[in-house]
Amino acid sequence: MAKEITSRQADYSQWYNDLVLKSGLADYSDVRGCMIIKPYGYAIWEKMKQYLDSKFKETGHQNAAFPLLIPKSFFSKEAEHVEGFAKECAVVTHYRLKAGSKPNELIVDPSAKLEEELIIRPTSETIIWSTYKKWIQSYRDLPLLINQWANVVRWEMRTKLFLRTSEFFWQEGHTAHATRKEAETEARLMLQIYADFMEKIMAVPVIKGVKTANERFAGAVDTFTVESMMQDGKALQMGTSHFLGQNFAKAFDVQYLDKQGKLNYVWATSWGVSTRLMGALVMAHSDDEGLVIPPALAPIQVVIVPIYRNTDQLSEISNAAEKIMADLKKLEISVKFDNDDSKKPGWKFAEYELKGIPVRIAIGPRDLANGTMEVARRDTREKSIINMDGFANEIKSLLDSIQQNLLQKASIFRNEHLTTTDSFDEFKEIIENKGGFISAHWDGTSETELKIKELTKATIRCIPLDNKLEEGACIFTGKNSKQRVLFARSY
RNA sequence: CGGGGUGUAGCGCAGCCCGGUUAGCGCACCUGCUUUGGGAGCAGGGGGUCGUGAGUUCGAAUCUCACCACCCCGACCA
Repeated sequence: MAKEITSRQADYSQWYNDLVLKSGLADYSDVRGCMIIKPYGYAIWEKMKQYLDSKFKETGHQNAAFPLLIPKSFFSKEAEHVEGFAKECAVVTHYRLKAGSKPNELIVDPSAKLEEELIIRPTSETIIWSTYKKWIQSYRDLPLLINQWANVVRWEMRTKLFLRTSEFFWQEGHTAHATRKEAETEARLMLQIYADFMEKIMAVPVIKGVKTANERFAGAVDTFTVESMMQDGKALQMGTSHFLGQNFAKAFDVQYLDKQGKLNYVWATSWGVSTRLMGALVMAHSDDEGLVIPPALAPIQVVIVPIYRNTDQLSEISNAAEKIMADLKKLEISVKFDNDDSKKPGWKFAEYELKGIPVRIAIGPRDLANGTMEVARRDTREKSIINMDGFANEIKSLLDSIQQNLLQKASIFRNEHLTTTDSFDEFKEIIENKGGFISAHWDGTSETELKIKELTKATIRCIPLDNKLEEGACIFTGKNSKQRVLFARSY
């Protein structure tokens, strides 16, 4: 065995690390808290980007690029925003190095101190709103719908591959609108685009909701979220969409003239998903054998492994494989033929399972003689022999059913890990042993939420958008409550 | 920022307690032959500032001190 993976049961956290490293998604870098996304991981991220980018454009957004460096003073303009991010900002103070006194020593040139320090963006609201002030004068300039794909830096004390790194990649949408209603609609629309993407493409079921004041984005009026459940019973916030009200418009004095010639502050949203989605993808579907990548995101959907004794057999199999590849490509299925002679079939089987390739086709002399191929699906690890005639449509529908099965499996798991309770003792017991979401009444105060967090490490993940109103008593204080909210321990 | 751990070949580790030939092992790599339906076998081969810096000593991977880096676990966050 060349690559051992810790089992989920033995150590879930170690399993995750092993998987990310050994499947070739990513690696640690020489910079503390920063990761290297390797080609295989980046290929999956590119597929995520491709889908989301097309949806952003379909809904009228345009991409642009804003600076990595932001003047420090910009941050102090919005009070809550600065408070939220001040603790984790990387700061550029100088612009030049020079030779030190020792050989090969470089020191920061003290004479090159910046008049105003620059912050490496932890998010771009401030630089974008200082720009929007110049772009927006009239109602004719609205709505302004901009997105950027970028990297940001948040100086994290504790990091984990993909889920929390000091530098990460994401997209951030920033929009400006004439009315409150239009901005709220935008925030909800983008949340829905995220939710669709996560369920249809990532095969991860999500709960859409709104954050409580404690969990809200610094500077937002409302933060909408999509929350998912990982295999260890911890929740993961997969994306957020913020209704910013007029907070940034007022902080940066962005006003427009309406049809009546009256000046108004604009209404804003921002929304983002990050490479954290990669972590969610790994933790939602994968098993002790390796990754399980849904076909819609798999850079390679089908791999063909030849089984042969000599070069004559290999060339016969190669001919068959060429035809198979051509047929699959006609159906827009991505396929790789692995004719690497230095690796044996068994090695390849294990390797492609580790990488989570959805479907594996093996062809050997027996198959050539019988006109068949062996097809193995990664999600269930089932193997079957199918006929070469008309196989392509079978593979196509197999990929579809793998995609569906992954969503279904994850949905069943999520539903099984969503418990309703009215007893705080039971609440604690569930959080401690079973994990998952807990649906419970809450009196609506931050004090209660923080107290519950202190006692159980569980936080309110969201108030579901489709929540039905229901009279009840707060699980902790017994005070009146009009609806249940979702608690969980989270990443 | 606290607690723990690790640093020896590309990767994973042993050696260290109790200092002493040329620093080992597995995987990977190179060459050759045999193999190939679930991580092949044999033979030969290449590859090392033992994290860094001081110190103790005739002699340090090994003992002492300092420093650095990374990982894991907690508090804070997407």
